[in-house]
Amino acid sequence: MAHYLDELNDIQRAAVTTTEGPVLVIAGPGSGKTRVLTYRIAHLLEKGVPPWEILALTFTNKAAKEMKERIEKVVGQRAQQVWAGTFHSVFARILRAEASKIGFPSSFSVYDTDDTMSVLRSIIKEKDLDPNAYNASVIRSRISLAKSNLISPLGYREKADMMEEDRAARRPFVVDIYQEYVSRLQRAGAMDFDDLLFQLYRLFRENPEGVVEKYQKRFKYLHVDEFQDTNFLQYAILRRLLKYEGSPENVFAVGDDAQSIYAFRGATIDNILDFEKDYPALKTFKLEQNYRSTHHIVQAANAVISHNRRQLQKTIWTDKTERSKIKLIKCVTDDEESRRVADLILEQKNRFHLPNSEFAILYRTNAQSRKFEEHLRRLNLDYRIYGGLSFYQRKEVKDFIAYLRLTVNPNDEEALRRIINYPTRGISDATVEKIGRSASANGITLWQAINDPRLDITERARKALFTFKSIIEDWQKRANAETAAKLAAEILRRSGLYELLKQDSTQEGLSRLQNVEAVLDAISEFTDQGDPNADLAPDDRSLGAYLQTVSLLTDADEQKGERDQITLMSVHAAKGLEYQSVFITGMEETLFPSFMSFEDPQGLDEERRLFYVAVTRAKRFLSISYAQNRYRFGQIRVCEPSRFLAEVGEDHYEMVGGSSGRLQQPALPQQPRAGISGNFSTGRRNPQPARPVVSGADAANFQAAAPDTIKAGDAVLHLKFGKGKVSSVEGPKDGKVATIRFEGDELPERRIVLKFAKLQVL
DNA sequence: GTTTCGCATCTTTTT
DNA sequence: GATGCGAAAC
Repeated sequence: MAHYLDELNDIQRAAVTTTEGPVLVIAGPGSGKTRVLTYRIAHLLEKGVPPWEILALTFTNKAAKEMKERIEKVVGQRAQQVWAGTFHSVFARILRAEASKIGFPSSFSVYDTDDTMSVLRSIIKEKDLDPNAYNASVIRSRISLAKSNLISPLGYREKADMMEEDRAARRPFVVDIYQEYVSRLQRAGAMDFDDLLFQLYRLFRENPEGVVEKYQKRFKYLHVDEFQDTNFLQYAILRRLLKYEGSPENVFAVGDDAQSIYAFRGATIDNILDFEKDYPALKTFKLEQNYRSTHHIVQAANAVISHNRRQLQKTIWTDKTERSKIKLIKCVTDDEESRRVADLILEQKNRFHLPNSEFAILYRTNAQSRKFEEHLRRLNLDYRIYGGLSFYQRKEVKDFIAYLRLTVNPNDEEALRRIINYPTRGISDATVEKIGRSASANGITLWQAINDPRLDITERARKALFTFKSIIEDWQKRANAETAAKLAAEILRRSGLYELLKQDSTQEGLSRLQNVEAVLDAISEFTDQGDPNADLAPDDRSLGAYLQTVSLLTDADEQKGERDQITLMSVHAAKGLEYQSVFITGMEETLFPSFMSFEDPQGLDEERRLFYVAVTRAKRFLSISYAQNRYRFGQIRVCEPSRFLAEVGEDHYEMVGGSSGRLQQPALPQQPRAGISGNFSTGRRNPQPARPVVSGADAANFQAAAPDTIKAGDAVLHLKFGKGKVSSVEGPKDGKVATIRFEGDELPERRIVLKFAKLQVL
């Protein structure tokens, strides 16, 4: 049985067999990261460690599942008892078991992003705040940022920098929204994604009934996959589990700083850097040999990533001898791009006898998938799209799930609001509004307020509410007696949802009906087998358990199916995957890198890491394409090639085609670093002044003005460019561009998009 | 009370 | 191009 160790190289083996104490494995792309992680767990099991003492945390359900399967191949059945799951799902399970200790029902609801947004919108409306200044998605990310850094509403108030940022952005009441948001979720017995971490941390910190010791003792061996993508809060929880008197500190973290692509949601490389400080006994292993990709792909990846400043030193190498170059495809339009990608796939399929499943088309934004679909269909190539709207985010599915949620947890406000009058049953918005006001006035939940005799509503509405409440109550009573599957089927019919969906006989209507029925099937499957990943409470097959599992599933977790399909997905979704032939598309300034990342150099570095991830997905063939014109935001826009293309290095690619089909002179000068200017600059992109002009008191007092208040003739202050005078403002309402002359600037004038710029009127 | 239509708005990545 | 919102029609 020990022969599995022979499948490892020296460094891998050393890492795997270091079973005691803290271990960090820095693993370059294709260096056998998953293999090391799984073999290490297999090795523990072989040494006689009981499976339930082993915890492995990943970021996707898919990764967890794959890990278990691979462990099982080495050690057999026992693998199923290892705790392997995503941070969110493992923590949700612990919380389900311990919720009552921190004032939540064990069948708490999990609010997804949509639910969160809707709560925020209603708070903003109630507080009568300007919805332009208080954009729900901005507020959401502020709150998420706070939670990920363990900042409660009270803590937020004391955080001078965050409060200052809010003030500068003219939304000083964010903290009040945050506070109200937290209390509403508490009242509804609901947690959002961040709460699954935040509340678990709280549970461990407050430690009622010594709950933390229970888990510290239980998890003797901790494993973390994709360590570079953990945030402060996740690391804090890990530390809680590891730090106690006499702890062996058995933790095995695997990651690659160069593949950190989730900084935007709070992930920080600091965790890797702090790891050494927090655990002085740490042993570090570096896996640098790439077993995945051919020469030019590996070298191109190295060349690209060398443009990033902050990174751990390592050089990835391969001994693969095949030397086909990267294809660079220049296209006139986005339509041509997708056509040629589809054509090239067909050509490669025939020439190299590759199945569809060995092809992936990657893009920066999900919206880009549409064009590729068109052309793949034209060539009869079967494909599947990952990401975008997941199955569980579809309206009809969410509606159905909302009924189930309300049955399990009647205080779930979002579920209630969603379906109280859907299908319509004579309860108007005005009535719901009144219930809401009465609820907050009396400090009770919506559910409790529904049949409050004090409500000032018509007799008809009162009756409708009564009927509604009775139905739900009836289901609640039966929730314990009947199987989840049977109850769900009953709910689907009696709610009127089924009837409503059936009336629509269009193609889409039919598929909606099928989707809802698919949920029923999934519930049956769950009741029959339990959650395949269930590790804490494998016997919990209730509707509540199902709902908590389901809310954490994403599109990528769906079964791959039997069909041989080409994969279309965002670069983010491609992390951890590999294909014989990969197409990276839409390599244009403002798209990849995204214009959203332009504000600070860290954003650009993250985009570059993202590109690095994309490049290293390819085993044999890599093709990169860009278009000179692209349909975006409802109109055709002229695009410049991405700056990252110049960083690939001439030696590693060849141009293919041009619209004329003949080989063209590469229009890509090699320009490391400075490459931001030169041919690769967008016409609108301007060189930055050497030093920040604004500092000290000016910066401290800086207050950004609202975009629409700036007009020609204004004297303004910009944080980077200093003082200037606005000579003109033009463009549509939403995309106003100001031409400004800055004092002592190297350029005569700059054109600045007001929406993104931070300008103070002087 | 309910449905439908036109208008405006906002478009990065995700557990 | 999709979604939310308000007004008007049913």
